[in-house]
Amino acid sequence: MPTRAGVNTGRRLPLSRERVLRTAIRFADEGGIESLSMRKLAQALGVEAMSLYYYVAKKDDLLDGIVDIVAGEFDLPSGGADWQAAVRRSAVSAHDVLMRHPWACSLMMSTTRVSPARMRHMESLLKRLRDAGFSAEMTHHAYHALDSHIIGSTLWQAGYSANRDLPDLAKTFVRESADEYPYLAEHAKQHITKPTRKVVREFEFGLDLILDGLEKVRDASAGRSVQTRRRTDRSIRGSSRARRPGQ
Amino acid sequence: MPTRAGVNTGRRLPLSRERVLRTAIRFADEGGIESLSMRKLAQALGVEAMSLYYYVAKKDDLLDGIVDIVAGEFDLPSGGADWQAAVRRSAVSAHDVLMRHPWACSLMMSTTRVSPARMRHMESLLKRLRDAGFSAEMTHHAYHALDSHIIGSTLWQAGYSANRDLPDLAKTFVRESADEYPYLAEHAKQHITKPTRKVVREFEFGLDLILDGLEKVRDASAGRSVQTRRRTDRSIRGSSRARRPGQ
DNA sequence: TACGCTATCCTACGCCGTAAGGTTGTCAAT
DNA sequence: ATTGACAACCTTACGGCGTAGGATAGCGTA
Repeated sequence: MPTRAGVNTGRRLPLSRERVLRTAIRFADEGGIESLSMRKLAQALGVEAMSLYYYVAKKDDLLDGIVDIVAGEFDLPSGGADWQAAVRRSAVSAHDVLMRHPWACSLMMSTTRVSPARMRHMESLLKRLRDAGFSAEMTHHAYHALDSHIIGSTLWQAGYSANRDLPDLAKTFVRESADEYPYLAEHAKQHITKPTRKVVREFEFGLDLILDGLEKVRDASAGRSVQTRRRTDRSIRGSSRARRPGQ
Repeated sequence: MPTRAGVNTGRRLPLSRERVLRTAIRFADEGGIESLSMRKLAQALGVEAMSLYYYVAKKDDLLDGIVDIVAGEFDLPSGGADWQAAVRRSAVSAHDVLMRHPWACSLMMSTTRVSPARMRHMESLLKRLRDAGFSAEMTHHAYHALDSHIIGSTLWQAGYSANRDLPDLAKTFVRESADEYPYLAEHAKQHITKPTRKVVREFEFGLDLILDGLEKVRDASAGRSVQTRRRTDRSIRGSSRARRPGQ
């Protein structure tokens, strides 16, 4: 047999950490994170399992790697006067990215290590809040409120839209259990009638609740936020809400 | 050898689905959900692995079972005039329970099946919101906003308080990376200085943002919510916020 | 010629969930 | 008293998993 080990002889594109991670992401996107095994990933790359360990230290390293790539796709909040719009766009972007890679959400929460890309994202979001006049403590609270919403909401929707046949399942539930759970049936009915587009609005509904709430508590955070109080202060309220079209 | 199979001869308490599930919960609480294997669980029960399959259909069935038990511990929202206080108590209770069983959080999100206890909880929360005067659509939004916050926030805190040595890790981060990530360092510093008690407040901060926001949009949800508009309407605002003591 | 380096493979170990089927004591029906 | 159904537990075995340890092949350089 011609070549079984050693230097690549050009008959197949060479491995690289990049290629390993990209393929892993495609795998996870298509079959769910639980379908991603070192052996199957290697097979998809036309290689034996142990060859991957030249590019990743352990499977956890691989997982950290793909999470980092995903986190790198988050839009960083822009500058400018309207902090709500900037933070909003950043959050929506994160939500969009995570909906494209639903597995990344739970992965981010389960690993102890924080990816570099995620740190950059955190950093710029924190800076954006501070620049908008939030105190250190309020920024801290705001960050966690926003992040919790992104994670929780996306996780929920991702699990929801995971099984394709859930609409049917919900329909039979409404038909059979409306007596026992009338309010749940009403709730389920809304999930049935509204298409995917409305689901996105659901994320933004909660997001706007938080943003508007933050706007209001911001001024309670005066005190020691000395250096960075800008002209972003007055007459912004509602600008992000006004963005919502239709009813 | 005396007894290897067949009816229990009294030398060890007999298995039961209840006992299997309870032991599984203890296992997951102590060693994390990934340390829970059928084999180790069986061993802890003084039994062989396959014996468990008399009480659970598959491992997924066992996981559904323990999630259901946990969800059964959630306080249902009480009745009465103050919907914010009722929903707030219910949310805080869910948060507390999930912090005691951090693995349950991700398990609830990953399984497609919805446990009976969770359905009862959803049902009564939805009813509580409808009774408070929210329209069907607003109730739908409100539910998801609240649930997202509970899940996201708890998941975040659970992962955070999982590794005991994180405070030290954060401290070295602050020392070494404060130049590159000044805002992140400031954020980390808050995590260091505040004890566990403050972490709970973090959950409630976001919760109150959402509750206050909901209160305000509720009236925009008038229209067809005919039958259940109570005397809960006026002069409630702030009652749940006032509950927060100290600064 | 020899050596060291890079990239890949082979083998094997100890885990895992669980399918298939066996064994034992109890109890109701005959 | 015998039989047979049944409940509760066990044994064996299969295929999959992550990965430790070490081999191997081709290349550049000395």
